[in-house]
Parts: sequence; structure tokens; C-alpha cells
Amino acid sequence: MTGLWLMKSEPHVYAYADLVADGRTHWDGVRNYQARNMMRDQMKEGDLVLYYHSNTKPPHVAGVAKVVREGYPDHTALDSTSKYFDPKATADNPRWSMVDLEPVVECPTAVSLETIKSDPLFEGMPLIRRGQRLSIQPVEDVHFRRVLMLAGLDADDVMGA
DNA sequence: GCCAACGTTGGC
DNA sequence: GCCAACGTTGGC
Repeated sequence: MTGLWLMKSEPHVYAYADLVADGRTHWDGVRNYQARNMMRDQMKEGDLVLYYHSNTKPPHVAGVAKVVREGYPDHTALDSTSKYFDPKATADNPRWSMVDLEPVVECPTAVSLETIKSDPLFEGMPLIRRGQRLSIQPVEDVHFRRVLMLAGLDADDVMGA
């Protein structure tokens, strides 16, 4: 069973196009325990990710990515020159985790938050819950497939029938 | 362990 | 730029 996730990124910081250009990235800088725990304990190689652009107009799902390396220490926590430096992190206890991602496919049509909110099928999805700030969220199969459909993608192609 | 102050996220 | 909703910090 493939795990399904949504991960937020501000496109002016690191957009889906940047992931495509880089071919692969470390998802570093997450400093929230809930999000860390999901990366450290639950995300598995091959899991699929909706790549969500936050803090932009309009906010939207831009593409699909996949997990290519499971949770391991986020070394930026130990780097005093990094903006993600955490003085409480040590080599023995790095505190924070990250995963590696690769792009799968860009959405032919970006799926806006408004589109998701206006579709009753998405009722109950954490993304549209008021005050939901978590930058990594689990996504239900039915929601994942619907986003792909709205993006103009074939869910069976992307997810494997 | 409580809780006020503060910082961050992220839609609007 | 505003502000609601949280999460974190630190004094007590």
C-alpha cells in the first residue's frame, strides 16, 4: 500500500519547477514535531506526494513527487550557518528528520485551493480545515485520485492501477 | 504543570 | 498588511 501525502512549499522559496530542475531534493528545514514524526516514522520509499504551493496566489497543488529516501537526520540542524540551525541538536541526537523527494509529474492544470474547497468530495480533508498549518499531511486515496483528475492526470497511470 | 507571551504559518 | 490558529518557550 503506497502512502499518500501532501507537502507544502512556498514557490518563491522552492517551487515544483525547482524540484524538476534539481531532479531530487532533501526536504530539510522542517521544524515541527508532527511533521517530523511523519517523515521519520511513516513515509516510505515509493510513497507519493502532492506538491502544494502555499503563500502564493492562488495556493495550489503544482505536481506530484515521490519519496526516494526514507527519514534520516536533517543535517541543517547541526549547521550553525544554516537558517535551520537548531542549537539543541547534536550529532547523537539530531532532533530533526527529512526525506528525499523526486518529481513524478507536473500538473497539466494546477489545482487551486479554491477548487478543492468547492468540491464536496474533499470534505474532511485536513488541507481545507480552518487553521490547519501542518506542512506535511496524510492524504486519503479518494482525495489523492480526485486531485490528479482535476489536474488533468490519469490517477491509475500516476499511482499504478 | 500552568499559562502568558511570543513566533510562525498561511489564507485572505 | 492583517490576523486567526496554533506551537513553543520560559517564568513561576
